[in-house]
Amino acid sequence: MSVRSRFAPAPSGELHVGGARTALFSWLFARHTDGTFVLRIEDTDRDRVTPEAIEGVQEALAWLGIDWDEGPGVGGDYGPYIQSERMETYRAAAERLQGSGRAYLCYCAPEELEERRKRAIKRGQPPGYDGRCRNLSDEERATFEAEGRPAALRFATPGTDVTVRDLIRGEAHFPASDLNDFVILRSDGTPTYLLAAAVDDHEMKMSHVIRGEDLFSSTPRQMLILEALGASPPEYAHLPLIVGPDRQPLSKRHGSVSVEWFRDQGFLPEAMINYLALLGWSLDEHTTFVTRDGLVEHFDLTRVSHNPAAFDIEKLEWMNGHYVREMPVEELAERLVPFFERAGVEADLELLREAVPLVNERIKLLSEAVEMLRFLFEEEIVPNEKARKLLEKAGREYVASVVAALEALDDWTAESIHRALDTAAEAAGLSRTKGWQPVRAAVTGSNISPPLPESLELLGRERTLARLRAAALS
RNA sequence: GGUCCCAUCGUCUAGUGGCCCAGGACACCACCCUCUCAAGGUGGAGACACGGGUUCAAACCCCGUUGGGACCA
Repeated sequence: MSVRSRFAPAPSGELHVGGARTALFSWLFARHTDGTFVLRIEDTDRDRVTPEAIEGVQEALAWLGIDWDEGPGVGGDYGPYIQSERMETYRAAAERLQGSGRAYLCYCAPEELEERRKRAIKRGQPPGYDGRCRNLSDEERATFEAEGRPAALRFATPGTDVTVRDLIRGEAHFPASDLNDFVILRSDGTPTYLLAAAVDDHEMKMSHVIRGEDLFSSTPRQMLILEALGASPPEYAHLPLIVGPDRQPLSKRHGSVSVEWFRDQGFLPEAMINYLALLGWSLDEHTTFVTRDGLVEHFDLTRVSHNPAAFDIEKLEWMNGHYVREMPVEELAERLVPFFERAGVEADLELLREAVPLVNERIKLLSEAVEMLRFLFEEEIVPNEKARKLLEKAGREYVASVVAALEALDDWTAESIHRALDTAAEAAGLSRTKGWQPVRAAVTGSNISPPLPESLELLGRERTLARLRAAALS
């Protein structure tokens, strides 16, 4: 039987990196086994899920290079793949359960439940549902109905222990005493997560359910539902959570955690994939860089860690820098264009291509190239604090001598510029560092820049001299 | 409170009884290279939560403690 695995996000508009990691592992498992990967949108909990929110998740996945064989946008034999469009399926399943006596109507109001729960805790008893409506007499039920009480549908747990077999964690036993009757259909007729997910995993013929560990304890209840429906459960694999530096589950509290944000910062999808794959999984004892194809080839659920993994953005940045350096110049230039555009800097693609070798090993994020190269594309240079100090210290005379040395050049190449700068510095009795820094300041407006002679060559003779002359006058 | 899961350097991890006085990577420190910033090179510091067992031998197996987390609301 071939593998069918899925990713089933609740669309909040953005894809969380934790969700991305879950999606990645499930996707890798499907691709590794030549199986089918399904995307399903779980939106029954939300009051309003906009089409844009669903769109956002799809875009983020696509950007990461995670594609799906069935789901929104591509269809498939078991659709629709958006839960809010499958309400009839859940209602039918609920009716079947009710018809076979595996579910019953519960008229308890939230306040009553809360009250009884508190009392149970006070008496040292478990706080779960006490099963009160399970054995209502016909009269009682008629009374409640006559009162117009809203009713939820509860699953009647069979009172047996449940053993969950997990591909990552092994076996876990859940005693019957902890499995009380839970709601599967709310009084407004919408299904709970437990029902919808269980029904869909069955209807969509999922062979493997790979998801976050936060759903681990809901597994026995989903297995119970499946069993009552006469369906056999899929294989389960629960992934460790991704946590923040404080070891709490990663969330917005930790700053921006959406895939979209990382994309906008200039992280590369290949770096994200590589980093995320290594968060809770390893290929062997030494491999750090793995391509998407390499991951597909080697991915293995048995090598997934059991521990929650802390998200380390510094390591991600380092890895991104690696991929930036590895990228062909041509491609990197093209990928940088949108960042210049967004910053309002008009970057000539030809010039950018020539400048890329100067910055590719100096940036970790694509967005950083803008500040580093802005002096090449903008006419107005506004020197920063440190640049002003450098120029002040060097003095007009020295700057003028540099102008003279550069003016005298026959050819405008990095090598000749290099020599001229040295000559000027030497004549002034300055070290290379001391002699070049004021030039850097005058031309780039900063104390930090790509290599100087090469930068001046790209800037061109006229613009370089103009900036130096301006500095010599001020 | 109950149930379940988890526990190796600050972080991600390798490790499935002897190859481990614990290996790699990020970060950190020092030095080298060097026009700034990077990148790169070399070296360094840094961990088996604790306590009991089992065994000739335990990071690895068992029990307990402690600590984290998830879920039940």
